[in-house]
Amino acid sequence: MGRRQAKDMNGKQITKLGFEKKAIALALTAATARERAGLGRDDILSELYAVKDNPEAYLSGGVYADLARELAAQNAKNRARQGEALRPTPLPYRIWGEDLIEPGATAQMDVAMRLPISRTGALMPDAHVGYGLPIGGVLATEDAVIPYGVGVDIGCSMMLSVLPLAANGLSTDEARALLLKHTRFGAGVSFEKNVRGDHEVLHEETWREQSILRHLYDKAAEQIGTSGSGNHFVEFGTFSLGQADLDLEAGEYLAVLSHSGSRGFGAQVANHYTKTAQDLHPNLDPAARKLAWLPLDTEAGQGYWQAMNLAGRYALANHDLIHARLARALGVKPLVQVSNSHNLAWKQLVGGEERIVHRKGATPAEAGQLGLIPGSMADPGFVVRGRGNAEALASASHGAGRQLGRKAAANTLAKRDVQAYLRERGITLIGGGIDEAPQAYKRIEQVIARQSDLVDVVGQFTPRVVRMDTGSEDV
DNA sequence: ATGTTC
Repeated sequence: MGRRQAKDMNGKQITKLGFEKKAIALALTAATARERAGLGRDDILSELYAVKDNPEAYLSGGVYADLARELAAQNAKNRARQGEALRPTPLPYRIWGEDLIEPGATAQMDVAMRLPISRTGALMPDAHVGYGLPIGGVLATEDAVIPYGVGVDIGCSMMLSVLPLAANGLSTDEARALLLKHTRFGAGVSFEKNVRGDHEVLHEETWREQSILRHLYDKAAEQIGTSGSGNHFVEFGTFSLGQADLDLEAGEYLAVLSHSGSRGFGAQVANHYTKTAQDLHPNLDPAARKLAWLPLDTEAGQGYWQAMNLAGRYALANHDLIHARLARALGVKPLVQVSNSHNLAWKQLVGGEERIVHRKGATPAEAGQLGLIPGSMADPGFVVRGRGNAEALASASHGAGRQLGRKAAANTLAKRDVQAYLRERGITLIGGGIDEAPQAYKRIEQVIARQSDLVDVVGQFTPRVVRMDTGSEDV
C-alpha cells in the first residue's frame, strides 16, 4: 500500500500542485519520508501545499527544508523576472524639434520609456542614436540608475572662460602655440610627469572607498588636465554679449571654450558598472539590454552613484586645469567662467517626487541656470539660461547633434568642402578629422530655434583657433 | 568615448 501511495505521489498530484523541475524531485523525496513516518496521501498533499504557499516558514529545518529553499529561490527569480518585464507601450514623452530627429533615436527613447523603472522623459532637438539611451535623451527613473543612461563618458562637460582681453588681442599664431603647448589630445594620452597638474579632486577620500576607484586612481592622476578624442576640443574664439549680463558689459571678449570628459577613468567605471547591471538583469528584454539598471538601494547602485559623481567632478577638474594653464600663460585671470555637465544623473524633484534624472547629452536648464551649447568646430556656440521647463525635466540640447554618423561623414563628405567651410569662417584647425566636420552636424541655429521654450540665449561664442584629436581621416 | 572591451 505504501508503494502504491508513492506511485500516486509520483503521478499527477505533485505537478498539480504546480511544482516544477528540481522542486518535483525534492517534493517526492520529502513525501516518501512522510510516508515512512506513516502519513496518508491527503495529509502529505496538504503539507506540500502549505510549503508551497509559504516556503519561508519551512526554511529553518525539517523534512521540507530543501524543498522550501528551492521554492523560495524560484519565487525570487520569478519576482525579478516580473520586475524586468517591459511595459507593452512606452510612457508618453515630449520631443523638441522632431523634424530634426532621425527615427532611430525616437525608437531608442521608446524602449527606454518602456522600462519598468521609467517614470517620465523627454527628447532634445539634437537627439541622435547612441548606445542604449539616445544622445539628447532625458530619462527620469524611480530608485534606480542606468549606467548607459549616463553614457560611457561620465561627466562629459563644457567650460567657457571669458578673458579680460580684446577679441582680436591674440594672434592666430600665438593661439596655436598656446593650444599646442598646454593641451593634450588622444585616447590613452596623459600629461608628461614634470608638467602634470594637480587638483583637489585627486585628494578626495572618495578614491579610497571602493576597489575600482583605488585601482583607477593612478590613471586619473596621470590624465588630469587632458582632453581625449572624438568630439572633444579646446578652442580660442570671440565671446559676444549683446547686452550687459554675467556681470560683464556688453561687448566682444577673447574666450576659451572646452569640451572634455572623465577620460579613461570614467570609461572604465562606466564599463564596469554596465556589466554589473547586465549581470543583475539576465532576463531583460534584449531590446533593452544596454539599459540595464542598478537599484539605488543595493551596494552596486550606491557604488556606481559614488563613482559617477566622482567622475563628474574629475571631468570638471580637467576643464579647470586646461583653462588655468591657458589663462596663466596669457598672464590673466578669467572674468567669468560658465560650465555644465551634460552626461550625468541627478536626484531631482519631478512632479513632487524624487527621481533619478539621466541626461545623456542634455544640458541642465533649471530656471536661471547657465549652460553651454556648442555648434561645431566652425559654427557658433551659445551661453544659455535655463527656463526650467517641467515637461523637458528642466533640460536642453547639449549641442547641435550629429546628422551624419562617423562612417557616413567619412564616406560622403569631401575634404575640400570641409576646408572651404573652415576657410569661409576664418577657422584655424589643429588636428580634427572628417568625421567631426561641421557638415556632419545639424545646423545649430535650427537646434537653438527648436528649444526657445527651454532656454534663452545669453551670448554667442564664435570659434577661431580650434584644437581636437587627430581624426580617422584628416581634414 | 576609451586605447584594442567579459
